[in-house]
Amino acid sequence: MASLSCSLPKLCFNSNCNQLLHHNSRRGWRRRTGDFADLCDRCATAFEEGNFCESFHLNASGWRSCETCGKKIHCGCIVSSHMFVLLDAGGIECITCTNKSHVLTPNPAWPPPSLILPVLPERVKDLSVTNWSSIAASGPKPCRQAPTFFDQDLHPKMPVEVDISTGINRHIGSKKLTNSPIEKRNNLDASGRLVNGSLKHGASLLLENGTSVSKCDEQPSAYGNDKPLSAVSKDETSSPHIHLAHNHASKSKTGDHFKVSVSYAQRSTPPTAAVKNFGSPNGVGSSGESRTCNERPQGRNQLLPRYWPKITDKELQQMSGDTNCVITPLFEKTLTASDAGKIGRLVLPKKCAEVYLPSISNSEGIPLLVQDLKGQEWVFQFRFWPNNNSRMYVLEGVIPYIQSMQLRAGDTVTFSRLEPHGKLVLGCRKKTSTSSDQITESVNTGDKVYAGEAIAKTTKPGEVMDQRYSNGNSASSNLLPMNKADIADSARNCFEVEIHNNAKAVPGAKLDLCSKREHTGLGPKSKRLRIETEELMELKLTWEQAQGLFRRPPNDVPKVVVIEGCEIEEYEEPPIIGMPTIVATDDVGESVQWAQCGNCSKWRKVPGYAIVPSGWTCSGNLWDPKRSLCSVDQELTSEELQDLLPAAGAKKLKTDKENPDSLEALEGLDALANLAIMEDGDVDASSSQFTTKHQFTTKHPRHRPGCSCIVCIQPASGKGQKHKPTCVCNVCSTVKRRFKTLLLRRQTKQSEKEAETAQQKLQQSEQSGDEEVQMFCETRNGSPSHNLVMNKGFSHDQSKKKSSNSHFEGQIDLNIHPERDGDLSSLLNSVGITRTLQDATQQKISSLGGNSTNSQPHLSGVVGNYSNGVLHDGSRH
DNA sequence: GTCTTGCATGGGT
DNA sequence: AACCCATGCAAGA
Repeated sequence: MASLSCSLPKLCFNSNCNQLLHHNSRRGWRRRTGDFADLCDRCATAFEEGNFCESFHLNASGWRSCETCGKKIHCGCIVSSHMFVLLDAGGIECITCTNKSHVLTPNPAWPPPSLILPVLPERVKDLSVTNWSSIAASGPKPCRQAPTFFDQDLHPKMPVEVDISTGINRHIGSKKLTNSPIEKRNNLDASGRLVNGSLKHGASLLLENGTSVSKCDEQPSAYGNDKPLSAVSKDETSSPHIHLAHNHASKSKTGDHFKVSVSYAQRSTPPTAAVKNFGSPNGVGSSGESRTCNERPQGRNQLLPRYWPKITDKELQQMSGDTNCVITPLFEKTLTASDAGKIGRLVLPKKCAEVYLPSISNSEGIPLLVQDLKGQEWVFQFRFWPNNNSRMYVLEGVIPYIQSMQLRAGDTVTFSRLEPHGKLVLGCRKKTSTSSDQITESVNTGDKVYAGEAIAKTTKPGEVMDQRYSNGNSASSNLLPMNKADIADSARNCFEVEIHNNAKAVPGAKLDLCSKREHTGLGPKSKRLRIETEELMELKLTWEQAQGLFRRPPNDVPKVVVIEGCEIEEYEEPPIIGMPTIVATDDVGESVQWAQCGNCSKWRKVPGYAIVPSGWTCSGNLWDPKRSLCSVDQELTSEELQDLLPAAGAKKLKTDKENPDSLEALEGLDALANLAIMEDGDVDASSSQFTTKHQFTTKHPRHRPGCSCIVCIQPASGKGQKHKPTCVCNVCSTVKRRFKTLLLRRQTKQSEKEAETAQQKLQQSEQSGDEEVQMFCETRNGSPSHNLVMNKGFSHDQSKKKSSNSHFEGQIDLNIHPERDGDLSSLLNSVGITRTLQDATQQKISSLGGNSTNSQPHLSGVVGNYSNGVLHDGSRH
């Protein structure tokens, strides 16, 4: 809405006046733009004296009478918006009567202003008791009328028709309640501010020149009525209820009757925290509810958020058609398998049924006539069953409707009311990907987060993220954009994510954070079915790990925010969950990524700009068709890969570059490392832990169910099948080779330091009775002193390991630690290398006081401190 | 044997 | 712990 004052000669802002201002303009009310309306002397005087409406709107619609004193108050424009308060049950009361007759007490049913705005300006707080002058002095509050309509939210059963042509708004079935209008006014103020605050372009029900919406037909606004007026802006943060108001208002204003209905139910999906607070069930609905037919729960505040109607403009438009009918969305229900099944019974949420549907005392219920969006009428049997001293409401006979609409589990039906006749309208919505506004709700509730059908549940910081995928590729092939910051904000580092195979997440879609029950398409509480979903897999990952899965959306430069010490990239566009890649630079200096095939684990080079979804496979290598098959060799040599991996935070592996088959060995060791990670029960917060089901074994992600490799079949205890001494597999050959290399090195070092070491030993023997030799002896016996030089895993059940070793004597125990004397001895003996123990011991002695692991980076790089199935690599790659 | 009806159960909130 | 509600299931038609 643009002001014409920029380009046209300055006129009095009052469109009823439009007098030319010759440098004598006076300040009127403040507009949403922050500017003040420029008024001529006459208008300004009227404004300041509080009779602006009487002077300029006398013949306009919107005049109403105070319910108490009968005084005529113009309720249609912003200028007079503070002269009255809306009564709960309809009607208005002038501010004077309000001040006389009501005690200002907070209404517990309403959210405190602090929930809506952290700090309300004093003038806003006082609006409920300020008189016109004070308001005029401080400047009227544009958009304050908007909450007037929202006030109707307090009458969920009373869709309000504001017939501006007559200036009367009718509260259908209303009756005056005891709520203090002042209290409500307080709320209105707050909500008004909220609405106003949420509007970036601030459309208001009222024109800024003080003309009510109704005037748009009567007298074009200075702003031009080329744009449809709306109760609130169609801001990008607008919630559906706002859209509804907008839509309806703009749609109907062409007729003689301008009807606006804003049910509280329309405040269904609060898009922001602020709006959420405002629209929370606890915030509205109770006080104004008037249900005369029986004593039943009333108000949306009693409905669970999942039943709040999340109606869209389109749907509303479809519902309302071209009529002047007022649509009041009541509630919605996501169809469960039972609902959509052939039984033909749609279970209605109890509260919804009791609040919005006719009261029934007989379990047989009553026939319910509903109308679909096409106008076709349906008759369902609305009834209930006694259930645990309660009732279970169902709609029977919905099969024709379900079939007609081709609804399935996960789809949503929306119950609305069509006024003025109160006819029920049953809309439906196919299960779709999620809307952006839903993310906030979940974030704010701390509830599970669903990415399409992904659930993210907050856990304590440091806990692991539990992620379930229906299958390995579904989550990956379906790009699941998420906003890191959003997630992080809610999840606080870690969360649990469930992604099901029927996820429909699409690029650009955001997480469904509120309709958790839609995530399976099987309805809520579908644990049974979820568990039965064999393709479901579970993996656990940390938040940091999840971070690695996010791929920057195209053409988006992320902002980096720090949340609880964790740097998080924040995107304007939804990021994409993708596979972690290794970013590198090729020979030409161009940025490339190395992505690992989900099937063959081979690394493929893709352009730096490429977005590689998780679960990416060679077949998706569009950039290098020659390597788009898993059977094609890897471009990277093992050494190159080794160089890349540490940088990528991947497992640090080193293979023998001379061995052409080292990649396979690499994978074996990789698997060992994975296994080690998996077996490590003492995973710190920063480490990752993947637990997979179905697609992967719990041993290591690379291996598939049924994998019989030595890694997969070996238990954590170290017991079980081991490689035989004669085994020439790549793992064994690599390990053997490593030990040979190690020993050669040690020999060299030993010879170099021999003299010095001998001298030191001699000196130490003389001084301390040869503690180190004693240490060595203790180590050989598996005494606790061993832990002085070994990582913690070494203390793990030494005796058991020894018995295990003896049990598998003659076999290679891959759980050995090359630095551990006993294991080393065992290995060397098993592989026929006899002269090792002493050397290794000497080496250990020589490295006492330092970190033996660090002294042997090469070895630790190969197998880490791999003991008893546990990788004790400090870097935990 | 199939379908309908109504209650019971139990996981989830 | 109480309540909700999705769904199973038995009894009856």
